[in-house]
Amino acid sequence: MADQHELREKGLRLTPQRELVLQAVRDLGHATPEEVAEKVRATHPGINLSTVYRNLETLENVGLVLHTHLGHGGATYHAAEELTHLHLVCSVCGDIGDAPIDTAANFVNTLSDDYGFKTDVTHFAIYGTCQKCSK
Amino acid sequence: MADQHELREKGLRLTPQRELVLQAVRDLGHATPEEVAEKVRATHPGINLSTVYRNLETLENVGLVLHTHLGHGGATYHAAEELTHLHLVCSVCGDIGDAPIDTAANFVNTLSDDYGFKTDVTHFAIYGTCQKCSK
DNA sequence: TTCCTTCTGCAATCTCTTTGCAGGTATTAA
DNA sequence: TTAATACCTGCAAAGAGATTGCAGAAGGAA
Repeated sequence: MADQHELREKGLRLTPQRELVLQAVRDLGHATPEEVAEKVRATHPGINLSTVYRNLETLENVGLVLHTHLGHGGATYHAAEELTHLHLVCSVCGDIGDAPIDTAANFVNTLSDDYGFKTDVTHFAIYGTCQKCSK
Repeated sequence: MADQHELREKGLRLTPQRELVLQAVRDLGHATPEEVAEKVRATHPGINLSTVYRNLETLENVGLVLHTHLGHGGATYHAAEELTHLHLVCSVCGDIGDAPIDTAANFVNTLSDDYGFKTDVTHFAIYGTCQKCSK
């Protein structure tokens, strides 16, 4: 199984909980720890929320998942390989839209050239009002 | 006093606590509720943290202050008239740098033209690595 | 199989923020 | 100036989200 390789290669033990957490993050796209726990519990009811938190942290340490701050306080987790978009968070309806990273390319370059600031474009959320709510 | 006008014009009562909170936000530039409370307590030790929270919310409702999410979870407050810059948050040292809003003008226009998304450029933090920490 | 290290579940704890309540105060009207 | 009232404040408790300590369980190397 590909997952086994992935986790073991990183020096992690292969536990059902850990696989389930990683799979849940991949399936959900964007997910809070609570949402991951809920997803995992659908097939494995006994899993503890603290196990989810610890595994998200562990998986992030080895680079398999990443988190983004969408503003309402909690972190949102993504599979590392899926973080290829910006997050457009609507302040009205709360909807989270996507836009390609390239959209920000010039902006990122400007920050780098003018301020020496290397932007991690996958880590920040962009606030505003979505098309629907602008009408 | 100009402050009295400001607050009363918005339909708010003019209390010492409220004036102090607004003044603290203006003096501090960026500040968490905790930092505002600390600042206010320098001259008015009895003020309660919940009063600070409530006044920040009230002042935000009438448009005198705004908050930004800088990622670590807590909101950071600004005087509304001072929110004329982007926040460049360094993931290494935690430093918060500034850049003019114009830096993002093209980016904002692109999001508007291509996605109909109206970006509130003062409300989002930009993560990355500052010049110092890049070396 | 055996042993050691890592991981999990549980419960307690911590931080940050919000809320209910009773008393106090700014403001309006008389 | 005084009285009435709606709004504010302080205090304490409660909520939400996240973290930690510990004992037992389980993965994995030999």
